[in-house]
Amino acid sequence: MKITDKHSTIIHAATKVFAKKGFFNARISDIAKEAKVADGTIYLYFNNKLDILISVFEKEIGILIEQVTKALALETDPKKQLEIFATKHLTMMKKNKNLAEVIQIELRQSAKLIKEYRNNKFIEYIDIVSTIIKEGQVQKIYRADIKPGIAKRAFFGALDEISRVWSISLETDYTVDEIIGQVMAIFLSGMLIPPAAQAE
Amino acid sequence: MKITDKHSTIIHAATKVFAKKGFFNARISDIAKEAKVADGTIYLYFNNKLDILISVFEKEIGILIEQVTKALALETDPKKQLEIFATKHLTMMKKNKNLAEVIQIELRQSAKLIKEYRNNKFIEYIDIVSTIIKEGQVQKIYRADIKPGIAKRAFFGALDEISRVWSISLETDYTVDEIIGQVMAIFLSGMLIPPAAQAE
Amino acid sequence: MKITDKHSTIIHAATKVFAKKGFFNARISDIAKEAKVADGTIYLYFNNKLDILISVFEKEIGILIEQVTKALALETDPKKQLEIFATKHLTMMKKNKNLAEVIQIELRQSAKLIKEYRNNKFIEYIDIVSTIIKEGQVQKIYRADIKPGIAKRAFFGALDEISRVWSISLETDYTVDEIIGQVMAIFLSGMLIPPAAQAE
Amino acid sequence: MKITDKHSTIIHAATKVFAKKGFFNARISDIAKEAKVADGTIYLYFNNKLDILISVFEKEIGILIEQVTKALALETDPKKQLEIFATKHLTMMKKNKNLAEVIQIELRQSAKLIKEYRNNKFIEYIDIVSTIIKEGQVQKIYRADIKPGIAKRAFFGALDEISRVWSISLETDYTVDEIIGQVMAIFLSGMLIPPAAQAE
DNA sequence: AATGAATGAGCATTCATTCAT
DNA sequence: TATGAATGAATGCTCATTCAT
Repeated sequence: MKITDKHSTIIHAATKVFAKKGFFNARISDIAKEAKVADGTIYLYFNNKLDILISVFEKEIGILIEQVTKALALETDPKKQLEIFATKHLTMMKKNKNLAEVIQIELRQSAKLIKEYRNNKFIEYIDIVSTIIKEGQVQKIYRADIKPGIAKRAFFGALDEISRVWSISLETDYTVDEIIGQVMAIFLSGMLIPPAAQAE
Repeated sequence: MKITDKHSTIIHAATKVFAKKGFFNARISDIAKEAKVADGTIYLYFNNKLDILISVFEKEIGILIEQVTKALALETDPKKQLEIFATKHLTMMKKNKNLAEVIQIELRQSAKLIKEYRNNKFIEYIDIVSTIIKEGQVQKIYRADIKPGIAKRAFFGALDEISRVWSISLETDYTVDEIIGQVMAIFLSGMLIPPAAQAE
Repeated sequence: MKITDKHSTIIHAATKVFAKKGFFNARISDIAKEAKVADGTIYLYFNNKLDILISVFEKEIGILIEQVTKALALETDPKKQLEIFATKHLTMMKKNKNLAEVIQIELRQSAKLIKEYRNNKFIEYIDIVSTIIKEGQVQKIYRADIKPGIAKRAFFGALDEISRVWSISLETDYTVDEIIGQVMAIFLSGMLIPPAAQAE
Repeated sequence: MKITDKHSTIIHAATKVFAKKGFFNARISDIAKEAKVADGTIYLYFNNKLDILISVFEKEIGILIEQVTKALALETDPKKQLEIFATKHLTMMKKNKNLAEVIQIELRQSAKLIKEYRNNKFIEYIDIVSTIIKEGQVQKIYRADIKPGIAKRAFFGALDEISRVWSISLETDYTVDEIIGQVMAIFLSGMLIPPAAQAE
């Protein structure tokens, strides 16, 4: 709780700047100005520009993990849990454009920029989804033939692509609730009309 | 004919270079060298670096559209059509790492770099999905409450996130067929164990 | 009088382009376009860009020489002859902005660009002035202590500086006649009030 | 103090380089090397290359104004004052080849390069001449029919053209004193043999 | 710890010139 | 002669990083 936690201040500033300009177009001096420190000061806390990007990314994902985890703790039904994940994710993305931008673009960039970067925080995040699915399979709620390792990506990808459009346009054809309803309907029950219903 | 189609040669080279280094780290001279032309020659065919990026992107998406459209023409069942889309998309992404990279990263970049860029080619591509869904709804195969405008993004996002991993790692935990099976199962029938089955 | 005297056509075009953009900002392709020939064609008639500049300059000065000489042939009074020179020079400069520009700037540039360039045409032009003065001295009209080699420069410089302002602004505070009247008054009679008049 | 006045150092270096190579042929790296700073350092003090040119020009003209003004303060006779202006101008041009070059060429260039550039410093400089003439007219020393606005240009132009030759050649046919004598004789008394003298 | 002036490597783009046709 | 596509050297300017204070 230090009054002047420069490290955090800089990360906060960098998040804003990266979101607005993207990693390559962001200048260290932009971040420094936003953080109200000298350019050189940044190098007392980070090794280089890329280091800032990774820190920003991990911090943001960290917040997501924390928020989602907290919300999930109150619920045990795997169906509801998946919905909570979707709701939390989309709500935060919608609310925090910076976060959305950073995840959208920098998730891809950082993977390219640093081959060695394993991005454990991100893996931890989407593994929340596979954990829910596995638990649902144990509870015989989710089909056993679903592979959590694939389903987690499909689920996250669906949410991510939807929020991508928000960060580039002001398109608000659908409400968040509508979208969540649709995504949950698809992922839980699929798009096919059930044979039983068809028979009617 | 193709002997001196510099325009195509440069796009081809640029695709390779962008895929390998990303837009910002790619140098015009890299592209020129790859295309075996002088740096200046590139500017006889493109206005600037961004122009190359957009051309590359549109050409690649164009190929996808063409391939997918061709494959879809042979099939009328909306269930099968969706599967064909997924299969074609994933197969081409798997085969053509450059294509995957360019779509993965540059789809996000170009949107940021040019606010005015409407990316019609890309919209055309994912609208293939919504068209299939709409047709399926007419045929009473897909549920009427599914909104094609949301479902198309969820479907594309799911495929895209899965192929994202391919472009950054050599991870081959699953075969393409396995993945397609999983994605189709989820999107068509959902992850829930059907009540009927549960009742059993 | 060849219908397609490319050499002249190119010089004509170059004059226009140099006047409008200046030597360094003019592009060979600008000249080629203006002359309606291909870029490469220019190199069939000129060695390089500098060569064009010199040709333009010499052609323009040549025209000046021709015009002034013709006008002077009709007059023998050295006082009148000097006035004719001033009138012709200023009138042509006023009428032909391209010419004025080229002389103004390129006279200085070419001297710098080519140390060896003796600029004989230009020397020939201002030597018209010293010739007039010498003749006037022979006729006991101009003071014998005036050195024609210095006076010619002072006279040309005065006219040149006056026309310089025309090429950069639309300033028309004075008419050409007014200016000629003033310049002739100064150079012929000086600015001092004559002692005789003062005595009055 | 002067120990690290980078701004001045760079202007000084630029003056030298512009004089030697001209604006267009001068490289930023030439100026940087001459000033013994890094290329980038120049951009901490100037916006761009043109900005340097203007600064150089204004500084040099400023020096001229200062020197001439100081010398004029000691003299009240308008005849002598005009001579002092001529002497100072020519002497400084002769002594400082860089100054002469920059004024000669860049005075013309900058006018072309920046249409909006009013060049107030230069106007201030030549207005010294018109101020002297006006004062001389008040004192009934200079003829009332001389228009100071035209005469100032004629006078400056005469001096300028004379010094132009110095900057392109080593021609020293005449001494500065000789030239001043001639110019003053012409401008004060004109080139005509006075009627009274002729009558003799 | 903090500063911010200074550095200098790096790159997109231009354009005079060439040359195969 | 004429073309214009192709060349590639050349340079203004940026910005991540350093380091003396």
